[in-house]
Amino acid sequence: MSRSADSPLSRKLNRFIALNESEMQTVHGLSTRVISVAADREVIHEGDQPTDCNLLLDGIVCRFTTLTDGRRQIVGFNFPGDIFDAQSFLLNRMDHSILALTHCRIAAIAHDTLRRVFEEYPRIGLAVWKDSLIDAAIFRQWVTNIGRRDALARSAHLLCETYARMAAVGLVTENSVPWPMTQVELADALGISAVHVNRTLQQLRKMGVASIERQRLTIHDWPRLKAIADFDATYLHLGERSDDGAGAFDR
Amino acid sequence: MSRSADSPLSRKLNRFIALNESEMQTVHGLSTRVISVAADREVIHEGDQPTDCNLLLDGIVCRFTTLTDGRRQIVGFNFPGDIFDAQSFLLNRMDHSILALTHCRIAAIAHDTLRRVFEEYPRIGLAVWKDSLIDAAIFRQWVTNIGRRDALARSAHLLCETYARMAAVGLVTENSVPWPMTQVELADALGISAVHVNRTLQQLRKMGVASIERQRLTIHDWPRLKAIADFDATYLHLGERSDDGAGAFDR
DNA sequence: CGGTTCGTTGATCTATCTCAATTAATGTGG
DNA sequence: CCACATTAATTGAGATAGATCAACGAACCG
Repeated sequence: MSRSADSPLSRKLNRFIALNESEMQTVHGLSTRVISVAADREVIHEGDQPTDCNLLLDGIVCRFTTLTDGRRQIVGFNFPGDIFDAQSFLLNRMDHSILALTHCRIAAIAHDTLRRVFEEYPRIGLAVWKDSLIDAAIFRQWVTNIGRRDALARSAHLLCETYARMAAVGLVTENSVPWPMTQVELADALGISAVHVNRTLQQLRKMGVASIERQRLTIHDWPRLKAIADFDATYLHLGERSDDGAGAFDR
Repeated sequence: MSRSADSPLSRKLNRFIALNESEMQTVHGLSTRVISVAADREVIHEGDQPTDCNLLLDGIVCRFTTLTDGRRQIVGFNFPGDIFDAQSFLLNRMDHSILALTHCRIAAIAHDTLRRVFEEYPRIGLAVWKDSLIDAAIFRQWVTNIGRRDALARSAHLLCETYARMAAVGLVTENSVPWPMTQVELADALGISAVHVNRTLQQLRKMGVASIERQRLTIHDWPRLKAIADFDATYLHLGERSDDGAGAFDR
């Protein structure tokens, strides 16, 4: 049970609710069928009708849609502890694809299993629901970011968000985090061209704010980066337990 | 009980699962505390910590965030039957605001009430969860729309989506739907300037595809509009019942 | 160590923005 | 129900952030 406390999912759900012993065991038991996926492989393709949800144990994936003319928009990144296709539990058909950006370890959890677990442990169901609501909050921020910020602020905002989310799952080492995304991928995530991503990142580097090298993002001046990005982490809903007050998890 | 089948929420949930008699009654019972909100009034403000969820019975609202420099991004529109702040059930603090675009009738449902209902009728909980997942799917499309489409396609896409969603709740009359949004609001939703919205709408009008007048949007050539927008309604997950097969609602 | 992918640079082009003014529509008090 | 006030839509002209194209250098990979 000391192990179960350390699984990526239980650590995250523990941020939402204080899991008791048997809930902890149950959550840990979800990571049984583990598969390994190579970098640059598509895990799920738009149109698929999955019978499992996928919990990312290790690695980084991105979610994207492809337009009919072949252009691509990345709509989000996911990190260890994320059930990156939780939606497939209730929505029949995938409306976007999922790509592994690094080598990934993924736990496949059958919808049937989830259903049984949620029935027996409703608080786990609520915690996963809560996670999917945070997912949605992040999409909203992306809309704002892409719709209203110029290239510099927009890029800075993505760096902030990614850094904050990675920090929450313990991926920070001395102000730096893994950064497997290429500039083309950043372009597809930010809605700008790859050339302009390059120039924008150079600008951030020259300003001494943040830099990307050898697959790592290093933050040199967090307050300044936040200011450029107009970043406010509230929407990530990190560290707010719903059972601190009269939350929905109380019975 | 013939009345309950006609409430905006039960009609929507019925699209997801076949509600039985007692579920129908329960859902209908949620619309007890009805409040009336004038057009242009803020229903919820960013930072609020609501104790209720709000079900839109009648009217149209938009959800938006405000940047520190005062600019605004509208992240979504909501129509009758939508619980436009379902997230507040599990997330403590609102990360965006809600504005009534027309006069609205809204049912306030206490989180406590929802919790009890979901406990007693888990299928209702799953149906509401499913609705919030569709919400998220719509946000993802907005990211793609704003990130990768030019002003014409982007505007066309918003018209398509809005028309399709309004159609699903019975707001269509002879190829036209209510359209309370001003061009400034469209600009804030699309991430372009109001002047350019104007020119883009004129273009769609001159092409004989769609036009907006006297607070109504009329579609003149749906196939063409869809083609311009590259619109595919899959992501709206309209009319896919989860209990048609071995879905999550079966016990 | 050669090939492929990724990052970088410069030059040109364009979709969209901004500013500023005008007209049309809508709402309101008398 | 009209006159005025306010808000929304429209138009034109000039400015610009970012796109596109094309080439080159650097890094990584088998």
